[in-house]
Amino acid sequence: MEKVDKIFHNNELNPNVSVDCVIFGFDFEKLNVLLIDRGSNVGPRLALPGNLIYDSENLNQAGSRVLDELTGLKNIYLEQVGAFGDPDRINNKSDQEWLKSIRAEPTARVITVAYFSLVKMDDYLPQASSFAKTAEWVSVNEITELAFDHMDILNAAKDKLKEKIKTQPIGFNLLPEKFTLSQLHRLYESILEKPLDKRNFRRKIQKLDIVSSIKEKQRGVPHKPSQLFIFNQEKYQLLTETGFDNFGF
Amino acid sequence: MEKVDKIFHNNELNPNVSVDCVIFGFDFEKLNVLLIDRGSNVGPRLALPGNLIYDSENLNQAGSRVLDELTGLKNIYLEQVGAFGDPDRINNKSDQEWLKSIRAEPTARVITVAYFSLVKMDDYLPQASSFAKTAEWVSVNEITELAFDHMDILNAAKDKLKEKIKTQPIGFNLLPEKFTLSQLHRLYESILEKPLDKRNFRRKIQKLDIVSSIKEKQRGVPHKPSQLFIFNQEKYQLLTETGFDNFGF
DNA sequence: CTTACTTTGTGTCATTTTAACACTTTCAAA
DNA sequence: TTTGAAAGTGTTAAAATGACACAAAGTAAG
Repeated sequence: MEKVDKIFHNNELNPNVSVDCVIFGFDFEKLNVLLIDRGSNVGPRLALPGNLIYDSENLNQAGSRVLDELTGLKNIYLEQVGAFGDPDRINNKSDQEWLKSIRAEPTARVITVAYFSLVKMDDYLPQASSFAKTAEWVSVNEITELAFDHMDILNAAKDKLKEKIKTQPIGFNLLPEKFTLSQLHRLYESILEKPLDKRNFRRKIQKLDIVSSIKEKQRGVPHKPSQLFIFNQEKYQLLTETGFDNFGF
Repeated sequence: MEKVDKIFHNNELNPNVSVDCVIFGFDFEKLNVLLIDRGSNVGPRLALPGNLIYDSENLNQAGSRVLDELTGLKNIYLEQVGAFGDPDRINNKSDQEWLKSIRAEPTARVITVAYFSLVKMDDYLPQASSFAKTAEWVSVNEITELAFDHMDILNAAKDKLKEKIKTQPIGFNLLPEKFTLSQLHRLYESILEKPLDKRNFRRKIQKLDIVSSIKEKQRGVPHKPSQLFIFNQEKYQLLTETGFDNFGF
């Protein structure tokens, strides 16, 4: 009985539950993911950032915390992908050893709750970081192997993002405040992994009326400068309130 | 080290992780959910069926097991909804007591992984059951209060089902092998919670070509008997292989 | 200063999809 | 035989989609 209260309200790491984050960034060309380099002593070097949860925080808070601890970023778009928990997801000795090296707790059977988040790549430049863990942006298309079951998690996150962006304008979280329609176009193509006709794309976006052009153009580009736009939060609110439920991509 | 292996490969209940199942059934009129009646000693009497997981099973297996233990059903459509884990999801004394009464383990901070499953209601008739736990079908629209955070889970499951049925023909899991188009129509209306034009619905389904009429009609109904159909798995496979990705509801 | 290069930005048309809508048919029960 | 109740069926107007090509606006290089 005493034990119940202690376990229930303490502020310790829960040895059985972790969160892992698939942090997406967009470099105006392709989609990238922020990965941890675990060094050369383990199986696949690269892994998703993650950690055990504290018993005092909820899952979203744990996801935000992992993101914050790695990048220093707060108030980031974050969405749960799901729970992953094969008993053998930590399936080799060196991975178990690595986990023990970064965690206070021994390596029990862990289920992990995966999140994906969308950040502006400029907000986190790995080389400028002084954090102990080394993180790096890797193009999603070049990732073929990750630690543990992180490849499954990445794929699930990609699928979730694909579905989500078809119905909600979350892509703007990956772009700076001011952006061009071409950048938005390339973003959608990167996420959906298929080409979209330029004119049809622009027509659809403009019809939705959720971006507004501003009195400013691209500068210093060696070609016709592009009109800049901003995301129009208010108009999107209006849309959703009238029962709108997808963008039809 | 010894402890690691013991924790990792044992076959005990994991005190920190549970699964809960939203089991949907369709009575040709409306959508129902199978709920546990916890009796009158606790807050809300009704709860989703669920249990702690064993360290030796994966999450899907745990979901299937909970479903099987309650209904005796196997090989049921099951899909993860997500993880729920507010530290205060078990927020009153009587609920803690109740949990302790049905579980060997004390009530630690638990995160739960929610699943939804689709069953043919006829396959589980509560009154005919001899299980100790009493379960009952309750119309989703009449559920206003559930134990713990189960109302949140139910709502998330409903949303997930809505999204899923727009892109995959999972509704057939809720119907008998032979069904009428009107039954399928009412099923879609129940799940999507909006009326669908009868003629447009039938046209869409028939165009998709994933149901086949059989040489048999409804019998004994006091009106024009309906043509019976079966779900055509092969044609659906063909559809998905050619990049098809939604039904457009 | 002219040319070459690169990306932006724009409109039409044919086809498909959607939404709205009402009456006849077929059976059982009274 | 009449009544009631659900099944089954087609058209049309409006909207959305997909396919497609060329002129405009800037920088860079010579």
